[in-house]
Amino acid sequence: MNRDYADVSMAVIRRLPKYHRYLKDLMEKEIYRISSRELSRLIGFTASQIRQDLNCFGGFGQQGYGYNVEELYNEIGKILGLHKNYTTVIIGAGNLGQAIANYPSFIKYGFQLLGLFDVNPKLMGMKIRDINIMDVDLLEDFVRENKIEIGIICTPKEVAQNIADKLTKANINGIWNFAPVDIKVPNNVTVENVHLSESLFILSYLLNEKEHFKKK
Amino acid sequence: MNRDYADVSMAVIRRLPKYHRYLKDLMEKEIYRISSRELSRLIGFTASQIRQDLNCFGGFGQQGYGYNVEELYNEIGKILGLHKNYTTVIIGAGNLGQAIANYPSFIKYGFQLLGLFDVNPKLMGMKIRDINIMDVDLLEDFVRENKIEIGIICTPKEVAQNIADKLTKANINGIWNFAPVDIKVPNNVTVENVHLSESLFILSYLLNEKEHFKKK
DNA sequence: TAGATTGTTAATCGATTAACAATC
DNA sequence: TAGATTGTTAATCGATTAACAATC
Repeated sequence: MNRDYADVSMAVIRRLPKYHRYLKDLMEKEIYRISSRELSRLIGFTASQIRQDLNCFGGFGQQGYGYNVEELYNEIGKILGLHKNYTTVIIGAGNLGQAIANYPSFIKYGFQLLGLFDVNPKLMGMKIRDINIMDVDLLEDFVRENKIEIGIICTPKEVAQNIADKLTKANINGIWNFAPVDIKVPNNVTVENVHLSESLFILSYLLNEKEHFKKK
Repeated sequence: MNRDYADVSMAVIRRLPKYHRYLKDLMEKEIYRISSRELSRLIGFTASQIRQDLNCFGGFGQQGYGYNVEELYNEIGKILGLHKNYTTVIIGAGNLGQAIANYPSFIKYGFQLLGLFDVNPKLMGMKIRDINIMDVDLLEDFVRENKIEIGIICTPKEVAQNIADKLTKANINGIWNFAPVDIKVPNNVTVENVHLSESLFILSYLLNEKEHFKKK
């Protein structure tokens, strides 16, 4: 049993949300126990890897039985910090910002949206999910006063670093960044990037792979 | 020199879009040559890794000189297939679908949107970027008739597999999937997932990591 | 030519898989 | 008890880093 989560590699951690999702599905299907072998068949990881992964965080299984679905789901949820609530703001209230504001699992898992910010005067006063869109000049004070934990950057890439700096100054804990740049922040701020164009380019690569191969 | 791209590991391939992006930045700054050491400092990979990565696809550099920025940018663009155009449709014309439709790098790199589909009658006839929103019942015929290469799924998770099946039947090449499920398709269809909630959960994990550590 | 930097091989590191004793 | 399946160690595989000869 290993409770020093800092030892666990990012490779393992990035698989946790997928376990979480499949366990949720199993719960909805009223399946109460599952072996690493069955889970392997569903999820596509080897049974060995599943047992290794889960054991990084504790002995959740039982020999001869397998894993209790609900218990494992809850444990992984806790490891991911999904039992807590987080205060968030979105900067950039265009299509993407609005999409995030309305994203089901965002709402469902305790990510509480307290403010939306933009530079476009036309958007000021508009409401998304009962949240007023505010001028980005108010961002720093708002984040400080409301002790916002997570800032979500949905702006064009040109201003993303500037927004990140403001968030950092206002003592943000984490940034979820959708702008296609690598923003720089001090060590005490956590950044998670969603680089949509990188994903699209990989798709483009994969579509061409066979042709590259033929050329050989 | 290795031109059998099928040999190149996904780890390398997933780094290519980042090289591409940084080289673009360098071009805009009118920097014409760069060594692996300088690029390393910018991008955060080791110089050794950069040289290894690039050498999977050919000897783009020159001893004693480094890499020609523009040439390397163009070569990586070609490897990623960004010199081509792709025909696409978006299924699900909500916030996310609209955000993708208007996403700058989507438009910029030759991903041509030909159709938008939804089930919501209120959206029918609406236009996004001059594209009519159509009923999803028309999807299969439209994809077949217009030889659509890429289908972009921006629907709720419940219908994503059904949409993927329709796309597959209509001879789609690739699917860019934003629904939080792992869709199943035959081998000849390429799927690239963007699982937003997984990314959010990782951020949540990282925000809590220090606390886990303290408990030890 | 001398200096710089690549391309490439070899060494190291880390992650995945296999195997099996422990145990429910 | 017998069968099943975990937890965990050891073996394998793959990816990253280091080193340096080749060469511009």
